[in-house]
Amino acid sequence: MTETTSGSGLARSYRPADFEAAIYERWLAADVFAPDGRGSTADPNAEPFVIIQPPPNITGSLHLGHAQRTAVEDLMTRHARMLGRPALLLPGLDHASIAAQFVLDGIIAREGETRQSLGRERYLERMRDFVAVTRDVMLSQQRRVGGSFDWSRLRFTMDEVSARAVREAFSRLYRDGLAYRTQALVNWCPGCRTSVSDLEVVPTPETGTLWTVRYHLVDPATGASPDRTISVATTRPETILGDTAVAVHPDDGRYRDLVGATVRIPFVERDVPVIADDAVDPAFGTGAVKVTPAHDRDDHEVGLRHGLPAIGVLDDAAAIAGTSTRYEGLDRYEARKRILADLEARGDLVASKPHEMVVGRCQRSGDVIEPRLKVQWFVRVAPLAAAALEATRTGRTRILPERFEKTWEQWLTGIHDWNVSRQLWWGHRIPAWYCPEGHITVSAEPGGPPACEVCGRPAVELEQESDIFDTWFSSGLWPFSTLGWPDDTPDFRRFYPTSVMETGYDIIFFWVARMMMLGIHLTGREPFQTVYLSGLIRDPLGQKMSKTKGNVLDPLGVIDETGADPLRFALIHGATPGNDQRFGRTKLDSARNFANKLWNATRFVVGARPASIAPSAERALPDRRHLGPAERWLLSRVAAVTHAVDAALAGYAFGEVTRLLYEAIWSEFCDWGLELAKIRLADPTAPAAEREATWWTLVEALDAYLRLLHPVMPFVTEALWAAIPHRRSDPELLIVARWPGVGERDAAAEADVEAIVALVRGIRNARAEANVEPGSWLPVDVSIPQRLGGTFEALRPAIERLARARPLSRHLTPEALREAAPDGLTVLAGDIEATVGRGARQDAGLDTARLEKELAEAQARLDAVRERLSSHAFLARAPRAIVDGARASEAELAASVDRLADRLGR
RNA sequence: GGGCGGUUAGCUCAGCUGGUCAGAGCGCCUCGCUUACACCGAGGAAGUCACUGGUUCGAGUCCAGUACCGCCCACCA
Repeated sequence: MTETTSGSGLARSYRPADFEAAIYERWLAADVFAPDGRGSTADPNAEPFVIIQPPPNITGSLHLGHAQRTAVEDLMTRHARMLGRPALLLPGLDHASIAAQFVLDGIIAREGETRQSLGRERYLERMRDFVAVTRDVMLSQQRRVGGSFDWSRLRFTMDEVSARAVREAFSRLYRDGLAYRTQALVNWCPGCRTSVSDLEVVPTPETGTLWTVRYHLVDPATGASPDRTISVATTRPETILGDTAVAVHPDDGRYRDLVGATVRIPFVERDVPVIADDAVDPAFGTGAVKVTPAHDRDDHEVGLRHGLPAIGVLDDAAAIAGTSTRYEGLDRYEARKRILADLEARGDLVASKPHEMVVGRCQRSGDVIEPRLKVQWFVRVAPLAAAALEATRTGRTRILPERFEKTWEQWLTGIHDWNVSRQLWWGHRIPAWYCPEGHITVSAEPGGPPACEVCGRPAVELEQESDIFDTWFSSGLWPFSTLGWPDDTPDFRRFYPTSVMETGYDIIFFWVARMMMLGIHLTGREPFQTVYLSGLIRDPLGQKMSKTKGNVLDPLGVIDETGADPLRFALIHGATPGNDQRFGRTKLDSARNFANKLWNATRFVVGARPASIAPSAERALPDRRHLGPAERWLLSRVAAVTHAVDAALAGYAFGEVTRLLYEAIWSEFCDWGLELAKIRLADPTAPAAEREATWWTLVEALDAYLRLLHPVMPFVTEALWAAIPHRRSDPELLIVARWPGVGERDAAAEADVEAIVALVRGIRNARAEANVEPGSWLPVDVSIPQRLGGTFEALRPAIERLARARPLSRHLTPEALREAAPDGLTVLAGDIEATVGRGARQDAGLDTARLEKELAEAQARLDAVRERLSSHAFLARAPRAIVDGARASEAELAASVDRLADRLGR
């Protein structure tokens, strides 16, 4: 039999590309992803565990953030599945209305086309083609990451099920008085040619200019100019054309006599009043402000208070329109220049100075957002927000990490109504119909209403709203629309409300809040029990990854090169809930090395099977009567780690899970478990029953670790698990195997073996520090306390091998030890004492230096403990256990100090 | 203007409800191709836990303040 296979079928090293795809196929073939799949081993009566994944935007390809999402969600799902719960991870895609149009606009622009040149129908045609391609790309990417999605329940926010939910949801909101149509100031993006919600406006600090412009007063009766002026400060001279008042503060003495006077707006030659309003800050600028209700939020408020007309002067492209001036058709910034020049020419431009200000820009296109008056649909959110707040305040929905509850509170408390109209094409058309009389009919019927519900005019005379919904409107229905709502489907009944909502904290308002608000109102229940917010992935320098910066790591490239498991491990390992993480090559390398380590450890275990056990042997428990200390230690450690992993999972501390397993597998199982077992397995003098027990112990431990690690690294654990013997009760595949139970701890075995490990380490350390020839064997004399005698003898062959100690002589007391071995390197490990290299030559000076250092350390610690113990307050107030612990360590340290001092001849 | 994070070894970060927590990975130094693994093994160096006060028998760990860094929210022309 060759080295490559050693009967296990495992390649010599970890090569994920060889098996990941095949394993995913096996899972699919076994139908284990669906909670009710053929291969499911779930207890149908157990409480289902449901995660609705944030559906990725169907705009291209996955980034690392998506991979992280999937890794975390899949981890939770797989854990629940192994606990025997029906587990559902529901896959989906979001049509991403504005984002998708932005991408497609870019594509057709390269062909010399525009949205307008194609027209609505042809544009949507192009979109459907585009999306058909990206859809397949994205779904295959999801598979590559290893997500155990129930593909039979795949949903798309533009599919019929979702469309129906959107219509139904909107009609209900309308019927309940929570959706209304009105003229209001909306955020207009001239680049995207649509309105956007407040959340999509990014405040951007910029240095602008504050101009002071002089307006002339007129006598309203005669129209004559009384030769008086009032100067206003503005950053937006082009909006002068839409001014309908000049406002001052009511208490401002400078202007008191002007309130009620009339001012002539230049260029449009409109006569408007000077009004007094508290909103004006007398200290800013000139203390007088021009009022443009149609293009400014504050001005709009002022306008409403004073009954001012609102005159819009910009069209959809943000060019001047409807002013009957010579600026008609000019872009807003071109118009600004001209107007400034003209003001200058008239002598009415009084001053200008640089001004730090905040400009709202479109999150998508970066264009400066223009407030404009539009008739659009809004959702009244105050009552919905109140219910959402109630849900988190009462704890019916829990937000993790908890600190985000404060953010949540704050946002939902001051929330404005939600503008859901978009003047885009790709999305759900708002199901509202208008009749010639101007009546509105909202209908959930796919074909629209049969007639106007107000005046009864027939359907043919009705016209449907051409606007579509904000993409987040359909996303907001996701947790229940995916399960068949508004129908009372079996899925909806069984899986709603869902268990956990996992997503990045960056869309807590966009998405989580909307799902919560809409979910509570429409279904009467909170859509999920727990909101788990992940942090964002950044590049190694802490910058956001973006294509333009060129610092993106493509998850597929990583998977091709390194494997999906290391990617998942690295993403989870470095993450703390809600905190961003820097991500780069080194983390992946470390995870890949770990996978390789696990691979080889398994290869070793499989290949080390004693000949007395048949290759096809069914899994046996290690025979307790033949367990040595190393075996008892290992089993106890497995129990401890299992317990710790359970606790970490319960606390959503997924990074901790990976740390625990990395440490347990690498530093305990491999470094000591396997090393100790090797010796016993290879010992021809050991009875077969003992060797068998040792091997079964390794299998037992490995099996547990593979199970515990499976939710994090599903592919490699599945592959390796197939190579080890299974119990009769085990299923074919690890993915549906049972989560390990917590075994019994054996504190004595742990302590004893760890004492021996410390001894071996001490000997290695002494040898290395004294520059002993690495391969050489040196005699070692040991004095060991009575209680460790049995363990010492049982592990004697291992100690010899691992410490290169030969002969290894045991003495009953330190005195006897010193008598037998008066010279040599000194090792102190707890209360074990050893002398290395009796009679051999080594560098005594180096040994002395090492002991001096150890002595100094021990002495410092001893001093610290004594200091504490000398405090009456400490003795009086500290808990008993702490005091006892301090006393014990004082005794230990004192003994160490004595022995070290003694060895150093003091 | 509010709110929230961060500041722990050279780098990236863990440290839950205060007492063996001063840790890990990478990097660095010295050795080693020992029969699972050089994607490895053995050994080692390295931190006044940002600063200042306070609470406490005891504080990276709690409180207050300060300084930087980052994020979110917010209608000042």
